[in-house]
Amino acid sequence: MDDEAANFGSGPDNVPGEPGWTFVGGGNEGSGLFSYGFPAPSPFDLADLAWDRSQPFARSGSSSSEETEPPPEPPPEPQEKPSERSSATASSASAAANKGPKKGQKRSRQPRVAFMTKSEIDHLEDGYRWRKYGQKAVKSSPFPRSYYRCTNSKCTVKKRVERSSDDPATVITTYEGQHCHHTVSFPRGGSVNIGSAAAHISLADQFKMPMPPQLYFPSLHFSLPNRAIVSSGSHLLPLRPALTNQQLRQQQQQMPAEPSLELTSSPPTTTTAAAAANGSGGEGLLGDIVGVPGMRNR
DNA sequence: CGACTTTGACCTGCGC
DNA sequence: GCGCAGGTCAAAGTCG
Repeated sequence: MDDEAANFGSGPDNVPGEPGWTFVGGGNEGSGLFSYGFPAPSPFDLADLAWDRSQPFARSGSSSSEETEPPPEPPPEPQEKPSERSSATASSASAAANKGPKKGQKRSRQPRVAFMTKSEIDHLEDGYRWRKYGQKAVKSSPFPRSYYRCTNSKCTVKKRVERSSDDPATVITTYEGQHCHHTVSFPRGGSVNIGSAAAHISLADQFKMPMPPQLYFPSLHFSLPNRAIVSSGSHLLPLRPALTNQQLRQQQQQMPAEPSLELTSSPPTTTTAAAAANGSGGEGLLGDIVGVPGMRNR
């Protein structure tokens, strides 16, 4: 769908000097694309990135989405992928089975939320613990796509992290599924202030995003460090030399969980969530999740 | 010792 | 029906 109307006032073209979130409506419930525009004078067009990279994904239209940081999505129902890999590890078959029972439906129908974040870090900390279970090179992008799963055995949330082929500085994170645990598992046993999540939620609410209360925008955590930098002005390199997951963890450990809140007020780096529904579909990841109306397919 | 990352192989789905 | 691409699993290796 092209709900261009879904675009929030502040989008990529937000007012200079003022960051803004842009939510591109989601055609599918559960799917949404968020874009956070920073005051960066840069030509950095989130949408551009998203679409650019998506362009190549014309493949099977599989579900593709962009990366994001937010956690979970609010899926309407936990039925989607009950198996998350099938309940069993059966074998690859299971995996595939999980994908899509139906051709028309393609693979998974779970709600997906894609976020685009300008970061040098591939795997942004979102407050949850993720385990990487695979990495694949995609044709459409020179950068490999990483697959993460929530370490919580009961949580079936999956995350795909990929760098925008157009803007290597942009990380596209796609969340699939919803966390079944309120507590955010911090890297080292810490917990995030869910309260702060409320703030995020509100944001989601505004966007009409189906985000559950337990969810919040993860970008916060990793953003802490970045945030400051981001303000610097550069649209793209807000981060430090490059924080690795481990580094992030260390930072988190050292830092209290307050960051979460800040996110709401101040976004970390540039986070773009692409969640809208692109009527055109076909945009690879994004296509499945969201469609960005104003964006051009390139 | 435990947890996580990395790499390769396998399977499914879709397009041609 | 075949081939291509994406997605997932499993095993091994590495690091804290």
